[in-house]
Amino acid sequence: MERWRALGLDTSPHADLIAQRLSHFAELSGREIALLESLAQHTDESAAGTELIREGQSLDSPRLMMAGWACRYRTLPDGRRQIFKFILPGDLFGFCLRPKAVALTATIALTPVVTADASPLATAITKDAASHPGLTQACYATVGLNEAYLLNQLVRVGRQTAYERTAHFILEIRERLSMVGLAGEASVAIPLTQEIMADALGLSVVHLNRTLQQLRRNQLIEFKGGMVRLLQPQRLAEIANFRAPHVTETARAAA
Amino acid sequence: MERWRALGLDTSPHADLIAQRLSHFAELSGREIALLESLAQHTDESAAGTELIREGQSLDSPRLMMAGWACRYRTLPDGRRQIFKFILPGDLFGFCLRPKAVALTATIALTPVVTADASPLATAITKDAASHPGLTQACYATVGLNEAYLLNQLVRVGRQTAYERTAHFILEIRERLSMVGLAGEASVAIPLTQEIMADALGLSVVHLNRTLQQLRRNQLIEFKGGMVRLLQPQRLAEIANFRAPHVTETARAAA
DNA sequence: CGGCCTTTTGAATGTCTTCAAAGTGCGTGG
DNA sequence: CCACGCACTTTGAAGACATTCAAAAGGCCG
Repeated sequence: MERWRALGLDTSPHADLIAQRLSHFAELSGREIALLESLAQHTDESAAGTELIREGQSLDSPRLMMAGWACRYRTLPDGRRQIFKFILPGDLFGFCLRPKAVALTATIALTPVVTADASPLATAITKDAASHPGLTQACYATVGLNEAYLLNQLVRVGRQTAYERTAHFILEIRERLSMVGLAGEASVAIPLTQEIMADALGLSVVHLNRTLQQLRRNQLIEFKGGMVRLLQPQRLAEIANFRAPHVTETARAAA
Repeated sequence: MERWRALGLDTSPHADLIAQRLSHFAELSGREIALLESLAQHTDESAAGTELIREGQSLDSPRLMMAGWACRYRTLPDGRRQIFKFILPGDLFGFCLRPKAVALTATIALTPVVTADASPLATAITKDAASHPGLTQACYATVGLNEAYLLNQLVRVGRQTAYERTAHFILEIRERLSMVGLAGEASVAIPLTQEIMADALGLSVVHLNRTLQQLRRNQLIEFKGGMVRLLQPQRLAEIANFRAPHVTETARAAA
């Protein structure tokens, strides 16, 4: 479980990840950026496997993922698990603008994580949206984008083959991480065991393993030790029917 | 396509469906209920197959489903289709509280439908929430519940067998319709072809057909001409791992 | 070096899909 | 009123896709 550090997935928090991400959706003022960076002052570290949010827990303390990966998931009584969403560096989680909301799923850390208290951000856009127009717009766009990712997930799992699914998943992670500068055009660090990926993709570990091998054999990706290299991103996108989601009328870039 | 009327799925709009549904989530004042019922004054009818919302369309005219069924879906280039959600009588759709949002999916009518303009409701809770506390709370709860249904859908499709999936689906529809008085304890009208259900459940029509037969053979359901009778609801819920979602701390009843 | 987690492999099995065709029910038009 | 057409459901058979079980190989840490 301690291979992550070696991957360049250092746990050193980068205070500007969220500013970088939100800038894709709205122009942020200097004060807004300062607010985002100030969140880094109150951080917590948690070990891999820590339950960050319990199912049913009241969503009153929104957090920002500063470093590491987490996921939202549900488990059936017999142990089958479905992962709904991965929470990446720069992502908000437990962040719900509705009052009195309750967590619909549990959230656990998949790697060691550093998280920050995001309630100043929540307060800014709920109590004083007028003076934070950029943050407000960007956070709303984020909510929309999250819904779009969930729908993508459903299409993958419901209607795509293992091969397409896996390709699509890698592309989506690459896209999301590149929004915070953590992925290049053609390579991503994905610090997940194949078991975890399988639980997200609705596949068995064994079959996911074989599917990855097939993608490798077809010269589409390299995948060693958590580093994925996309050898033919364009081809991969065709196979996966991958397309960048459009969330608002004016989003500056939804990709 | 004109079998629906025979099913008791008459297209006569019932102005109180949404009031009935929202009452499950908050106490509504007389004025709030009046507002809801006044929505029925501006209705439109659309034939089955009509595209009610185009993907990418600006979400500026929220609507209320008064009668009939619709769905949100996406199609892959080769024709495979995934249905994300069914829109039932009493449901809001195209209803997004974020400004400048855009439809992430298309919405089409599956039966003849009657819809009403819901913008007075949207205005009430965005411009003047303070005087509509019940509506506001209930609509927020609705948004949460919709997310919960989407997550259920993902679990079904990602981790459940065809048999479990189908059982779970029927129970969920029964639950949702019973909130608007359109389903009894042990029976529901589901005006969908098996092809449509299959597209929601991520199955082929043929396999769904066989799965339904298996549920019948096992004395769990009867299913003739769109009417589903649950012979052993309790047993069915066990098979499907069905449980009613909990959306807010104080929801009066999420089932 | 030894232990544990993760990845990989093989083989058998099961689930689900596909293709093709027959059966059924309902509305329309003759 | 019956016959026909069309959409939907049902059936059979073959094959593809994915899972399961079991075990071996690889990598990392103490």
